[in-house]
Amino acid sequence: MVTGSGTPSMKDVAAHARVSLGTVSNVLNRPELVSERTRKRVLAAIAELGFVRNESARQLRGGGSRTLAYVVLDAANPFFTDVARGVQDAADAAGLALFLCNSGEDQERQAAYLDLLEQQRVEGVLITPVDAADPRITALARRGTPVVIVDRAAGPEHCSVTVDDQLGGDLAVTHLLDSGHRRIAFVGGPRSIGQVGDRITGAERAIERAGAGELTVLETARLDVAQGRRAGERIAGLPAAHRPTAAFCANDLLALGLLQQMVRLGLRVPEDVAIVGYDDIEFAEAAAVPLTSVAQPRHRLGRTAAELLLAEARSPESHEHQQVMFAPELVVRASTRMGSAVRSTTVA
Amino acid sequence: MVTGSGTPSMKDVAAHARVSLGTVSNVLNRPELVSERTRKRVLAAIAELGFVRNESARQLRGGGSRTLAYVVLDAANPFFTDVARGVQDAADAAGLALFLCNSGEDQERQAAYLDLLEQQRVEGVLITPVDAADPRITALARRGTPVVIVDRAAGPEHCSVTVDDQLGGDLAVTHLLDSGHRRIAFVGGPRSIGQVGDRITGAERAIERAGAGELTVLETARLDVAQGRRAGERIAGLPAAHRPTAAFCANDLLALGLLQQMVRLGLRVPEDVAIVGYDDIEFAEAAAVPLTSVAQPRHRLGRTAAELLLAEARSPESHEHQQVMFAPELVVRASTRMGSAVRSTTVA
DNA sequence: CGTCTTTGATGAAACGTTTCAAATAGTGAG
DNA sequence: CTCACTATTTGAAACGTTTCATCAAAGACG
Repeated sequence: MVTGSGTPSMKDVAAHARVSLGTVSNVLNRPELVSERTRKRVLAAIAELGFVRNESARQLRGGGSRTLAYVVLDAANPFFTDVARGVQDAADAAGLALFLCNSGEDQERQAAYLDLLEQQRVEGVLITPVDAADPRITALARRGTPVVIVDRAAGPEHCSVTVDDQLGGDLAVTHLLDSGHRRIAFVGGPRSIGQVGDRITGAERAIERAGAGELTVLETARLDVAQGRRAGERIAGLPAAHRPTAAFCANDLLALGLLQQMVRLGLRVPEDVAIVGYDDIEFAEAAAVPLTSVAQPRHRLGRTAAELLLAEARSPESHEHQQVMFAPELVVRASTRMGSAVRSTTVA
Repeated sequence: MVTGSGTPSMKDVAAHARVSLGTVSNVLNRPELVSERTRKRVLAAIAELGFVRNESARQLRGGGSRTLAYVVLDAANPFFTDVARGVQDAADAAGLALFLCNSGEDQERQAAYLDLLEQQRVEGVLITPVDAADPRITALARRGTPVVIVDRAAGPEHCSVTVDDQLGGDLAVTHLLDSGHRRIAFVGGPRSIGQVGDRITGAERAIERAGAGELTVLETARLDVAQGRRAGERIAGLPAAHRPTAAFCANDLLALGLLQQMVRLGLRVPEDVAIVGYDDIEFAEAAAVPLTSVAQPRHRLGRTAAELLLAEARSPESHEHQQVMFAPELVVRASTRMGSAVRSTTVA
């Protein structure tokens, strides 16, 4: 039975319950100060009017926003959604709400989100930036909003959490070398992507350390399934004597495309070509030949990032920025397991 | 050169620029009213102090929030991320920012988000609810926040956008019947999920209309890859004479699991068993045998939902709720393409 | 040189909370 | 019956904007 015109305010509630404004506020914020009788009356009025607290006013007066945001590069990428889950868990534990913002790799949209979030006075911002060196981010932090960089290296003026991509490349190639492979292809690109470069560096490091094997880089234009298929064609087209016996792909999409093309062209995996992917996405295991892949501790990445953020938000003065780097892990499956009972394919 | 202690306010800017508060506001909101000279001075002061507008105060005073939110069931599900992209596009076009909120199928978290969003006075809420019949959602709408239900049917008190699952099931099974299959398995469950039930209904409808074929339902506990593998075992275990020659899976995850198991057990796809999935996820095409699947117009779903929301937000009085239902499309690929005869790729 | 306009700048009143000092009502002791 | 407390309730200030009615200054015009 709403009588007023717009949305009811605390003043309306107060009038309806024949009580002062302050009392309504007390019922909401410190109910133990209010007598049972009036508290009930106020709650009844709230229910009857359908009163909903105006967060803007509340926040304006004093309280923080109890909200944090994760500005993500690509909301459709499972990597980021897993990280987000980690963030969510930490936020839940701290009683904060999490907003996800999708920049979609668009610098402009990212900037718009950062502006909005700062204007909203969120407690803190997690971000996987479009451009790691965006000065706006540093400016945001300097003006007092805690910021943590996720999955990108950051200078000493920020906290950041990353995964060691060189180690990942090293693990993958060491595994292939241990399995007896000597002609190894790296599939991925463009090289200008920091992570691709690091994985190549790690791969080369492994070969150097082993003092055996050679790495051929097949650079791709993107990191998607179609490019993986094309790389597969190129590999299959080589004479068997020169053909790499193993491929290390910069991510699982490439690896799946490559695998698909191998199956199509009648090459067996892993007998003719062994494949290692990167990211250990959900479908790596579901592939026709389950895919060996380098797994990143995504959930942990997100949780740690959020914890760093909360620490900074809690004590901005004493906070010291940290750059945390996690180690990836190799998950071995059939795509590199020689002589396993699993048979490859008989497909039209 | 920040002199004050906390974050600077418009008052600080005004003092710094030796101008009145109102003038600073004018510079920000109606710059054409301010002379070139003072405008520059104010902008300089803003830059020097690092002033950032307090959105709470702005909103409190009058402006709307220029923000809308999509409360999603599972941010890791590509279906929802594609829908979200559609929403994002519509929001961008309207100059609104979009926040993604992940309920993670958790009723409580969903409720918390709804409360928060209402308190923030967002312009509107898009939601794929955990429980389609949650009274909180109706209450939210009744109190004046525009709400659109996404991918779930809604009563006449809400706008909603859905995809016709019965039609989807019909399309899939009609295609299989047309390809000559008579013993068809439906893989999916639990049946209590509305969409699963509808897809079965559609499948049965197709068989009834054709007056040929029979449908066996293999009910699963969940809609994931592992359950697909198990269904695969069951199907492969049947004597060839009784074995279904085709399987229609309630989603692509099941279909991929099934496909993987077929390959493992040496059954050929589609020669021994044809497979149709549902959702047309990114990996359907990347599978060892590219998967025929029922595609939903996800992007369009999101865009339409957002447009309905904006229409309601713009004119709450004259708005009439609409329940929009889109038609899915069958995407035919190798997993049902016998020999090389059939060429079609997309059928309405 | 007054009077009108136009242009720019100002000050104060909201917006809906929270907070806190002060007022009031109860209560048990003396 | 009064006092000293304690338990409740109240009223007003403050938070940072936007808006709007005024005000002041400066030309334009007769």
